Amino acid sequence: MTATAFSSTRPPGTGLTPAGEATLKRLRAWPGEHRVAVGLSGGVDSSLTAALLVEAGWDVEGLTLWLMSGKGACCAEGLVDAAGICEQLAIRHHVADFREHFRHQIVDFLVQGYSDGVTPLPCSRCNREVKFGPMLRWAEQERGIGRIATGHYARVSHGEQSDNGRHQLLRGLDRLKDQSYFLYDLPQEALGRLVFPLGELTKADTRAEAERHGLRTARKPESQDLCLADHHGSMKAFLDAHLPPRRGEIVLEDGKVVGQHDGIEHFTIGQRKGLGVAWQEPLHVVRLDAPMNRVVVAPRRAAARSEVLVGAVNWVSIAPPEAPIDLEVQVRYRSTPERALLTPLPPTDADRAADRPHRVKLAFAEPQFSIAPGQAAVFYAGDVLLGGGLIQRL
RNA sequence: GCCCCCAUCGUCUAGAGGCCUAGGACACCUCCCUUUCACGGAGGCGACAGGGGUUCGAAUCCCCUUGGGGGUA
Repeated sequence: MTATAFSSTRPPGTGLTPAGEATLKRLRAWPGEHRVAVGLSGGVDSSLTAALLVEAGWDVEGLTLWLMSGKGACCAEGLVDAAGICEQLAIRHHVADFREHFRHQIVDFLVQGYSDGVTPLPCSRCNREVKFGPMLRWAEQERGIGRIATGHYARVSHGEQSDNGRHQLLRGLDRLKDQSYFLYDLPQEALGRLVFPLGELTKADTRAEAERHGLRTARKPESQDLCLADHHGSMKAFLDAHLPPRRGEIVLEDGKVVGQHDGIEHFTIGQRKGLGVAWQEPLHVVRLDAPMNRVVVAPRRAAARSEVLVGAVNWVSIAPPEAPIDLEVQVRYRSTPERALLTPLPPTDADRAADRPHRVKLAFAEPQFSIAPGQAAVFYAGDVLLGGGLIQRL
């Protein structure tokens, strides 16, 4: 149920926040054209993004992607709120039907990946292949707008401001909300056209600013789960709708059968819940054996890995390195950054053919738990997102 | 079909008369966290096989029934 928060009674303390003021100042001083399409999902973050841009005097149009049939956060409900926000802000609102594109790029990708026993990361792919690819082109071709703003908690340091001429991607100032992890795969061309007004706000700032603007989405709950809303946001329900159940064995590393599962697609490396195996100590998934349709489990300490191969690497804030470099790596969204030595590897023929020629090896200072093929390994130096890629099969 | 052993939460078990309104681990459920999947955090559900005794008092002792393991006519 959507919390329709028309604030008839303004709560106290809803004046301009310092962070909001700084953001407005930054937006007003933005170099170049102040014309932008705002990607509106129907949540608070994108709503406020549009509101701040309007307040800063930009020429703003709202753009909502129609991704899935059905109702839910990314579908009907989102469209209604997005339209409502545009009406409130007195800006044009467009809805682009991307359902088929989304199905090819994300739905099929997810189903295939899970079926193969990897743990695909839909969000970074969606950002590259849907939101900041085709959406950007749509805005340009249909509306003649060359810039996109979204409600991501991340910062871009554009080429003219950065120290190496590249568009650099920085973590959101609110480390707890930072979403840069999902943006690691954006090409320079896209980064150059992005505006992230919320990059210097905390979530609390956003809520307060949304209240100040009286946005109908100000108190809307955080969007939850996956954008596959017609399956109640549940990945399990989504996969069950796309893959037949395939019962198989849950085994220890020595092959001893300790349980049954109903499809390896319901598991990822490091997972503990849902195994249904009672053991002396908690068991975690350490490997998914797709050919044998088996889930291999072991005690937590046995799940650690020190090295990992990463493919399809996208270098963002620095040029592709030619020598090993020391950096921090996040192996999952919201996992803590860990020190690692990155060594560039020569590309395979497949890498070259796919036009993703950067491949690296990571050696962690401390062995890492739950490294899952398909997830992104994202490289950082402090707040600067250096690059990232996809964890390869072990 | 004569004799012996065993029988506690879903699972593995603690328990050897009052500290047990039965403890733990794992599993499971809920909530929190979260634009993936997970991890993690906080709660919660949940058992003395059944029936008789003995004791002031029994999960703990005795007997029978039932249900599982062993030696031998």
